[in-house]
Amino acid sequence: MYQDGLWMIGNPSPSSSPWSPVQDKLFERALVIFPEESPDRWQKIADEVPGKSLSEIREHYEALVHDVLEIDSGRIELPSYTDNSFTPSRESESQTNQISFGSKAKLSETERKKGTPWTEEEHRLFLIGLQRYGKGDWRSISRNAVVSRTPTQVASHAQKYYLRLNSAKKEKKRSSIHDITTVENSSGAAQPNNQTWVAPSGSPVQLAMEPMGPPRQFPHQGGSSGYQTFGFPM
DNA sequence: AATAGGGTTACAC
DNA sequence: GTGTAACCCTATT
Repeated sequence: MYQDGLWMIGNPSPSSSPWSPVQDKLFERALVIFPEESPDRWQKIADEVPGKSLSEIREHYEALVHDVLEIDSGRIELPSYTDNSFTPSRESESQTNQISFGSKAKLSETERKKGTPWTEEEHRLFLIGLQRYGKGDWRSISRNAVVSRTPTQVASHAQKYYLRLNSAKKEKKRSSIHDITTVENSSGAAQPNNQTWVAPSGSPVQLAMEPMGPPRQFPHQGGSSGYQTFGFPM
């Protein structure tokens, strides 16, 4: 009865189109909303992402995990900071990415750091690390998943991320019935940063809400070896 | 020009 | 050491 087994091996992807940014976003959101506790986790996630089957979802997740594992193994170097997936309209090149190690960039004490925006790669890694280590263990996440970010940065990112999630959820839940009628997508301004995901007609899953609460905080890695060193010789 | 989004630093527990 | 709040900067409308 199990057809899975080689759905990703030898079968590149019959009807799998490249993941659109919107789909990826939905996938990530669903991933966070539905932790591993959910029995039909993948089913629900698949339901959240229209256009993708369960196999597609699993494949995507496998790929992500594989990527993270690769990075974790130290085989890959990471990132391609040129991952401007979307941002079609304007080419905001006003960003002066100063990610040049080696140069002793003196940061004045009264100088606030620039603020390197998180890339999609980092965000993906962050999400996976979140799923693997659980919320709160920014230390492990920073060390295993997002190596290019300090625990503080990870925590900050998490904070903003959850803030946004909560806001979105609240906003969605706020008007509930009255908001459901917001199926007007005639403007055509629905592309990249659209946070107006309209549920498909007849979507049974109205979100069970529940911010997943404290999912899983395995208190491991208690050895504070002081790996606060990120290898950034400034 | 105003507002929102995003990131870093500082403070408190 | 972790969580939260404030501050600041950048990008979008």
